[in-house]
Amino acid sequence: MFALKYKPTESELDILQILWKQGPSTVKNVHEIILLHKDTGYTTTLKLMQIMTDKGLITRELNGKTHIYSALLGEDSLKTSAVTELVEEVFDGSALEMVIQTLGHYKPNEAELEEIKQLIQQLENKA
Amino acid sequence: MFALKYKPTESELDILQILWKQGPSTVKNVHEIILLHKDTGYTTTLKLMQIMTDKGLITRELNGKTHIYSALLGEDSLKTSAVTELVEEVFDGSALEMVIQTLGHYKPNEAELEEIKQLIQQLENKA
DNA sequence: CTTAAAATACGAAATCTTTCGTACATTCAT
DNA sequence: ATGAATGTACGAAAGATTTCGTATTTTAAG
Repeated sequence: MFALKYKPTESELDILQILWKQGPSTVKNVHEIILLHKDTGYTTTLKLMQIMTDKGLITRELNGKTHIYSALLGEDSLKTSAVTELVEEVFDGSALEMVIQTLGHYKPNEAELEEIKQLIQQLENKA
Repeated sequence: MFALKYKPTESELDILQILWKQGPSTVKNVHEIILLHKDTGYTTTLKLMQIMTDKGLITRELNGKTHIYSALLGEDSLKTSAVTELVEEVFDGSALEMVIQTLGHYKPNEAELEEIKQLIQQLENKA
């Protein structure tokens, strides 16, 4: 149900996240941000983005001489399938166990607990 | 804090999960289980387990002529770091957002909601 | 016009993971 | 004792991802 046509690799995910945050961008824009936390060449980023275009993860349009790239894969859809994959592969399909493990470790503060409680109430009402 | 010395690959994770479930096992034991959902050769499993031994993910001892392998990386520690990685890489560090996303999608049933509510109460009491 | 800067394209190297083939040793049943 | 079964070791091929070098095009400035 939530399977992705193409599962992005780690480097591809970096690029998707930049496009989500920045909106449509040139390779140069993206690469400048990548340089903040990774030491890699411009053509590496370019090539990755070309590959991602082939895979259908992103798209591009010509603006003068320059390509403007946009994400095709949506942030929500990736988040959903990333969670699904984690639950399936690591928690043997039990989302509940994963949530409980997470809550146990992260020790949410009061405001966060409140937010979760409200969501649970909503879910209970719908059930 | 929860970073892993060596992050298991997908195939390595399969093997770890088998060792967690079955306890100390021979390559043959592990490979038989792998065959249930994957078509691969015996020596592939053997080689992977040898590599994992080098990496320190598992260990082995000789029992007669046969090696008995055991997991060194614990199930909990892997689950914790897998969640951490998901939260960091995909949810920009917000465990809360991840939990809420998950609860929204998985629509837990009443018993599960109850379990979460109890955990939340415990967390509230401790805070 | 000529040069520098900014882009694109693409082959190929480098790296990592997965897979298998082959060689070799040991055990066990016939 | 010999052949099948069961193990181990390990090099190397196959695949996938990441990286870079180099060639080419286009634009802008001097």
